Amino acid sequence: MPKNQFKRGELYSFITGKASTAISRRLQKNFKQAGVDITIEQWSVLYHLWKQDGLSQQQLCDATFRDKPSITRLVDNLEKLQLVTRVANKEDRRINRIFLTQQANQLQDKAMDLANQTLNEALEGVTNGQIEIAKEVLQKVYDNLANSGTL
Amino acid sequence: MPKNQFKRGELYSFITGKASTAISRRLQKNFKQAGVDITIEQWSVLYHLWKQDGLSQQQLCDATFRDKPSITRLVDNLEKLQLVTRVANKEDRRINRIFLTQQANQLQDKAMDLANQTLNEALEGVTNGQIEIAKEVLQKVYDNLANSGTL
DNA sequence: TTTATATAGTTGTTTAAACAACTATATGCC
DNA sequence: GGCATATAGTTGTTTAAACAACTATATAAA
Repeated sequence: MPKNQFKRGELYSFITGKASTAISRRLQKNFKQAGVDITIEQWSVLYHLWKQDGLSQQQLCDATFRDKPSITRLVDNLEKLQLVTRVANKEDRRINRIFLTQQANQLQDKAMDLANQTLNEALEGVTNGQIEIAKEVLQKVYDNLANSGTL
Repeated sequence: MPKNQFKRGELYSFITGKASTAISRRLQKNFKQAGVDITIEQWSVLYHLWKQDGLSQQQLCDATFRDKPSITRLVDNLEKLQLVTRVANKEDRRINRIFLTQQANQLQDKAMDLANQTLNEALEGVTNGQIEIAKEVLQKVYDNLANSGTL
């Protein structure tokens, strides 16, 4: 059976992720319009802290699929915005735990609503069945690449 | 009928494009291993010039889904690498046409093979039918967001 | 105990994205 | 011709990604 040989035009979109780029830009735009002054990358960190506060930077790396320097700087900027605070861990002094501030908690509902709204805009006219399959494919792609060698 | 309400865990991957990020990283890694010393973003510009040489910067903006400053700087860097040259258009002096150098042309087969190989790694175990549907969904998402308001 | 190794996080550097502000050229209208 | 407007491209600034090199702490082995 022939490999999944892509025709040229198809190859490009798949590699460059035009769809997810479009979603990110739209979410950023929706944040801006609603007066939510954070970047998508900052949102992605807050998102996981809203699910579970007090994660370590390493846990944020794993959750957000970013490397350690990226998280160091995102946390730097979130601290400057007074949305999180670093708290040194007493048991293991290598670890910083990151905690949300009151301001960040006040942002949660609005930001999550905007994210859901953005996805609804993105997925208008797409059936649940199609979404299920697309999710499976994207998950499989991720697993294929994450499990052999470093990403 | 209820909207496509996402469960929390699902929302995140869709917005952040983990799959396409993984593909980009793998392609970058494959380039590096093969001694192809360009970034994925540079590849994305070369990709369109290999299809049609002499595109203007604006045409590259449309093709690569980037804004004008991004293309200005990508072309700057590709010029430094001696992979492309800017040629001022005589009919319309606002326009730069971008042409591949000999070096860039020599890169084409290798880079395209690596891109196809990377996609095969990514899509291993995914059926052609699933890929078709995933492509449709991603295209629909793109159209939904591109056609109303600025991206 | 000291030495090696692993883990958590930081810093420096290059490349790129996003956005606003800008210059230069072209086009259409009076 | 002269003026408004649109288009093509550049520059400045902030934020982030990728990668290497680094510090500090913890753990395991000798």
